[in-house]
Amino acid sequence: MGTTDTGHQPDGAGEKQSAPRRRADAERNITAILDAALVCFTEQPQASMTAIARTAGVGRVTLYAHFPSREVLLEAVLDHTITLASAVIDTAAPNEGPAVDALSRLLHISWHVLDRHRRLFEIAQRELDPAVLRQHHDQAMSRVEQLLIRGQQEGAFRTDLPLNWLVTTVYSLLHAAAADVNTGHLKQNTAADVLEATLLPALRPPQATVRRRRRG
Amino acid sequence: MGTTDTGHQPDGAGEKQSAPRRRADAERNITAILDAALVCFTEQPQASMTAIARTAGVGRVTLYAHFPSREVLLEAVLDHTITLASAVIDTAAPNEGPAVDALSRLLHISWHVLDRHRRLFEIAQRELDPAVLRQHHDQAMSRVEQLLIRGQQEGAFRTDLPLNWLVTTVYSLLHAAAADVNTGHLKQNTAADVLEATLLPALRPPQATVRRRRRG
DNA sequence: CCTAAGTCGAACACATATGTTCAGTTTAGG
DNA sequence: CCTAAACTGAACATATGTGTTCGACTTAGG
Repeated sequence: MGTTDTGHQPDGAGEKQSAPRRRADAERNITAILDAALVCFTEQPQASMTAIARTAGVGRVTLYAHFPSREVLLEAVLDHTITLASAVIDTAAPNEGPAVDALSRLLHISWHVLDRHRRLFEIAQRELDPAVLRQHHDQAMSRVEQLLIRGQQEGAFRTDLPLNWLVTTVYSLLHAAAADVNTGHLKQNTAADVLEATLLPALRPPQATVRRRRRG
Repeated sequence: MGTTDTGHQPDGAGEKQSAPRRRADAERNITAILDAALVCFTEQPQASMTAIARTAGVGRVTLYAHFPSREVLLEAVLDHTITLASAVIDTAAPNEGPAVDALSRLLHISWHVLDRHRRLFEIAQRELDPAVLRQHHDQAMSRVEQLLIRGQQEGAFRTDLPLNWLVTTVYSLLHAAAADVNTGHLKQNTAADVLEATLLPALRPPQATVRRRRRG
């Protein structure tokens, strides 16, 4: 029979090699598709399957052989990216040392990765099933969220605003910086510093600013 | 002759009543379409012409009679919204009093309007001609930009980061707050306060925070 | 080297969106 | 009240996207 359709388990979460041992070129094409889809989706959300196949350098039929629908592909890309991003984020050792320093490391190392993830998530948000999104969302946000909680406990980050809002603030400015780099308004190498200079004052407890010697 | 096609000048910028005096119902439908398009576009960027016509309560043909293409409609909506938004923004008297207070007024009065405008602009950004966008963009951003410049001159806002970035920061957090209100994470009435509490520290000159008595 | 796994382009069915045309109906407004 | 302006649904042409099927070709890998 012509096409493949071997059940397609493109290294989902825990790379369980259950049944269908794939051939080497199939494996190679899958990763090529995943990479191409990542690029295409982040560049423009409405990227067609045709465009993705072309970018990956494979036929459209091959694409459908591995990912039977756009929805499946998008979810696979999301999953794949989260896995890669997590590894990069962990490089910054977000759980060690003062929270402020950890945040600084996180920003410098992975602002680019985090933004890519954010953009992907935005697409998924309006194309994927909300139920499926929830778990992806939680897994994605948790890294930054935990860091912020730790900072609050240390007294380094403010507690007068909802935690959720602080997370949103971080991601929002992260995205803004990435977008400005894209349009050329901001330089690659200064982005992290600008981001840090903007975020830290916004996250600091408001008392830290007001605490001025109450003299005449 | 069936359809209308009277050259369609739906109150563009300076409402010049050049030649084609429109009938009352035509005028009424045009504003209905403009309103409907605004709602549809901001709710979901890919809204179809059919959906917009249905929302406006007019036939699809009527829509095309006034706005010969999706592109024209989008541009008209953008133009219309900017005009309306400008009026609301001016209510906050952004050029009077201390810049910090003016920003606070601006946020409380018009964060919602500004966000609506931002969303529209995002859509236009990927559907309209870049050249056309430029002027719209400048006209939109200028209000906030001028306020920030004034604040810098007063010494109330930081000058260690690019002005462009400060504008981006304001709009970015504005949008984030609006999105959080939409998802229910933030309450309508607290949004402006949260926004202000986050933005002011981020915009303040960094010296104000660091200025601490250098004691042992 | 030989077979099954994989790939390929072409073509199909289907759905949806954009504009257009037409013929019939409503309505504003003098 | 009467006419021209405006609205209407139905149907058309066109384009693009999705997902499938088919037959032929290539290649991995025992």
